[in-house]
Amino acid sequence: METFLDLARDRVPPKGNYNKRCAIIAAATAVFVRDGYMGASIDAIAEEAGVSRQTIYNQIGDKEKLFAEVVRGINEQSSAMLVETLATFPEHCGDLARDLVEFAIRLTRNCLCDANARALRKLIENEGTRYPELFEAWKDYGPGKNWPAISARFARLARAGDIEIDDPDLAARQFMALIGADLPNGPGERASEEQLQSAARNGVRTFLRAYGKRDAAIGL
Amino acid sequence: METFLDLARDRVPPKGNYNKRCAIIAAATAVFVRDGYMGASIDAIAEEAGVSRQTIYNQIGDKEKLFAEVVRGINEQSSAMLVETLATFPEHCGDLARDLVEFAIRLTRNCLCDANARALRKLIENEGTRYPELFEAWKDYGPGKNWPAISARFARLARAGDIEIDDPDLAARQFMALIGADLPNGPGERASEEQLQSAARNGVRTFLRAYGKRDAAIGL
DNA sequence: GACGAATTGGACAAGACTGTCCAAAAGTGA
DNA sequence: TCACTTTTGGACAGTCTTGTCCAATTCGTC
Repeated sequence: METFLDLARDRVPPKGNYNKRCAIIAAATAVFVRDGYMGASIDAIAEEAGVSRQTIYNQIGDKEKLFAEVVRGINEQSSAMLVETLATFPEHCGDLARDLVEFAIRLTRNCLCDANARALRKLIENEGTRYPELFEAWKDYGPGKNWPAISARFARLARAGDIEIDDPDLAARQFMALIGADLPNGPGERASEEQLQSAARNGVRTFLRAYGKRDAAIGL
Repeated sequence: METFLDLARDRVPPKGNYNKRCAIIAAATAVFVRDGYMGASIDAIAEEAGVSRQTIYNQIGDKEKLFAEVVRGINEQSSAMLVETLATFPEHCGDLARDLVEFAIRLTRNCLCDANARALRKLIENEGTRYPELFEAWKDYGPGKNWPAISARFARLARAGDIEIDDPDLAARQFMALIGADLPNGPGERASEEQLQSAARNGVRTFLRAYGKRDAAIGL
């Protein structure tokens, strides 16, 4: 049996109309996210894309290939966004608290609260038990690949003497948990800009109370 | 249209064989959790329960009623477990750090890592957009009802002078986030006892570094 | 305009699912 | 034993799904 990995790997250059192919994948993303793998019907995707059902079969193939393509698309996009955001991690500087809050806001807005990224997590979580290789691929390719980068940033900050950290990996996990603790996580809810700022401030304040230098005042 | 709330509210005393009714609901729980609402078929549930399909229609009714019954069951069970665990929140005592870690272990093991509770969250998250009243009912009846109780515990601890907290509600959310930050959250993964202890220790240590009294040594 | 490729709409078979109906069988209690 | 309730298995109609096939039409390009 061909696995999702295989299906996602052999990408031939698109044969037909490229715009239609993109429309199909975009529509499939929306419908898969909305209805789940089981609930999504090819007809609904075709209608959403403004395309005949047959075109979907011509361009992509069956439902599994379409799903793999959708997962790969969101994965690439949200992974790129993560590394891009990660590049703005504050260096040794004047006001660490302020910079960390700014970074936390970018991180939550661009990655944690991104509709597609959340949808991908949900899809993986749902179909992960049925298609284990899908979950494995996501774990390796998605956030799993970027966790070391995050903790390396914190380690560098610790070496520079801005914070006191024993285990940078643990600190990174707790940082992520803290800045996400105050975010609304309901199914349809989306955080407002004020909520984003407040959550980032609250999370960073507690993080710096725990890991900041004892003599440093946290001006938040 | 009858809502899920209505469906779940009017519980008539069971008409037929009570054991079979329980077997049906248990099997339905397993299959709904495994396959989701769309993927679960009545035939699969009947087979899992060792019962004829017709019996399900006799005892409970259609698929929506069955799903509502399953959700209500897990909800009651996990909510009871939560209040039971919450009752063991440490009072003013000698070794706060140790007691908080013990409490965190109980909380993660009994509530956060409980298979049924996690499955309920997943089900709600999936079908929540399709049946909003289902999500609202869960939010009010489930953890939402018990959040104030948690923060009240932290507020009492703060009044007793054991910790320094401005916003008990925020502290409670961050406590939960911290003790859950170090737990494996993959689809099929279940945390070992060692992981539970380690995660609780790490979370409580950071929590107390941020909120504990400045002069207190944290012996973890 | 003309040619080849892509797209479209519809028809189609095969299968799965829900929910109903019913007669036969099994269980239950007096 | 007898009457009553419940369960069972199967049949059934109706709907929805996927994936294929095909003729007609449109599109892109020369």
